[in-house]
Amino acid sequence: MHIALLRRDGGIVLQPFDGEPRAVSEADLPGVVAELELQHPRWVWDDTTHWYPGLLASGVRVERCVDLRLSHAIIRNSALTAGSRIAASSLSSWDRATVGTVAAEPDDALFDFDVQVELEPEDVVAEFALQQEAIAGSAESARLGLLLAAESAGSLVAAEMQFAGLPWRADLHDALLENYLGPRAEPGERPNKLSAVLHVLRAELESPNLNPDSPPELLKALGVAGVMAKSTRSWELKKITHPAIAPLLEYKKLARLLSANGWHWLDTNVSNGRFHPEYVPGGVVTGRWASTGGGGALQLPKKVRSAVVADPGWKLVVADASQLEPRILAALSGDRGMAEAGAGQDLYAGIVASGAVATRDQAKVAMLGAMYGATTGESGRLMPTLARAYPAAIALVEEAARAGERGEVVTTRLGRSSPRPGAAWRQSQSDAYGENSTEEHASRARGQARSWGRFTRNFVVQGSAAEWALCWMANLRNALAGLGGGAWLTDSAHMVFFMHDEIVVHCPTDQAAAVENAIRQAAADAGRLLFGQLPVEFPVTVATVDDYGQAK
DNA sequence: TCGTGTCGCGCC
DNA sequence: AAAGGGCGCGACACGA
Repeated sequence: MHIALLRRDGGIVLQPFDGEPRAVSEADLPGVVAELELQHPRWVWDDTTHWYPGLLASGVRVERCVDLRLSHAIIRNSALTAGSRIAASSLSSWDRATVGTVAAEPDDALFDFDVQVELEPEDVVAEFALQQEAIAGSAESARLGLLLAAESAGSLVAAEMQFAGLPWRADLHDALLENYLGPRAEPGERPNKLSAVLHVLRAELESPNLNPDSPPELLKALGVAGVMAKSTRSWELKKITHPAIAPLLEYKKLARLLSANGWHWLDTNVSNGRFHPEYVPGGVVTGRWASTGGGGALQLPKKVRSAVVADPGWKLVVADASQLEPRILAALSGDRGMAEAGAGQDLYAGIVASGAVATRDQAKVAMLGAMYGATTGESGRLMPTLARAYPAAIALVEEAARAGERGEVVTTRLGRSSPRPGAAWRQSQSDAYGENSTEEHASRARGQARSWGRFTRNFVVQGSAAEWALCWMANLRNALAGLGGGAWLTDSAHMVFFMHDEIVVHCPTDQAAAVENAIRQAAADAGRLLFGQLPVEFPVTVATVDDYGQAK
């Protein structure tokens, strides 16, 4: 059963697809939805973020939905639905949040979204019909259908995680900051341990007023002191021997902690013992989630994770998909050798055992290089070796790169396609072949082509890995709901954090073992959903802990 | 004083 | 070990 949920004339309308519309007041909505949930409908709505936070706040969960906006973005852009009416349609309010990535001509004037478009009820119903038509008309309707279901399930997970929040001990975070930086200082002042390091740094550089937070100023001061760095990046500075380098690196580390996850972050992001990150499903072109709102959820530094502590009587179950992207590549390409290398727990160790490279570090560097398109350094040098050992896997990323260099689109396992390069890119490619082309034109065009190729090379792997993670989460969400047996979201095991290939579940201690099993099962099922019976394993490292810092 | 661009760095 | 993909954010620089 599908029920459309939409707003009209300031009111709310429920439109069952096989029944009569029904007007509902704002106040009655949670009760009505809760009652209808007993029939396990799939709610069809414009945007999960418009509906679900309010329902959760009223104590109501839904099992299934269709997020038309997220689905529209995928269908609009996918090579698998290129012949659909949605793909052919002009930009509309359905493209609102994704205009930057889906515009057919990204460099052309952007659609004017200042105009508020009120969605008529039939728009929701009509859009859903167009989407169903696009899926049915695709040569890969099963994969695409799975992708859209997973994307919508992800939107529910995101809303639920934001609602529940990540358990956060502000007192422990404060103690941690004090340990690194010294007691909290007045606004505009540096805490004393940071000042002390700055003092040493200024002395070493004989620059008593240096502000190391300013890269140009710092570069100048380094130059005066005889340090010929060409940037102030830490990894660049590490190669230099000079007495100022150690305090400088220490200063940078501490200053970073203070500005990114210091007391100000704590004040603005943690309340009532919870951090409520704002996830943006589909926020990255590859289909990965993004985060927004200042919390920086997807950049949560390892240093502060010890402040994430389970409630008394509860545990955190932390799960990490091991070497996810190389395993995805092995599965995408059907590379038997790489599948075998990953048949143990550690894919990189398996690569070493196969004799392709000498050390685990080399295996990792080589694989990352293959997926990112490294050309120089050790990573670049290992590429031919890797290509001999795993020809199918390397051929897949090489072909993706060549496609990008030609300006073509590449597509993930389930059907998310890369954006087309912009007008400027295409112009510079055609300039390189024009009559007035210079060697400089040609060289710039080659550079841009290779750059876009590195993007498409990575897109297929990163995007397919994001699809695996979505299926993992969606499977786990169902399993946890089953474990809860009707308990409210935050009274039983529930997801509280997600970071690309890592999930954290907060649960009563006596549920921890069942949660661990559910996580492993959900991962295995995700592998089968994407790749059927291919012999590629997706092991997860699972740890039940009291605080996130203890995990790995 | 504001908005925009760049740098540097945290995460995967 | 090296600087190849994807992000968001804070601080600074700069011009309007």
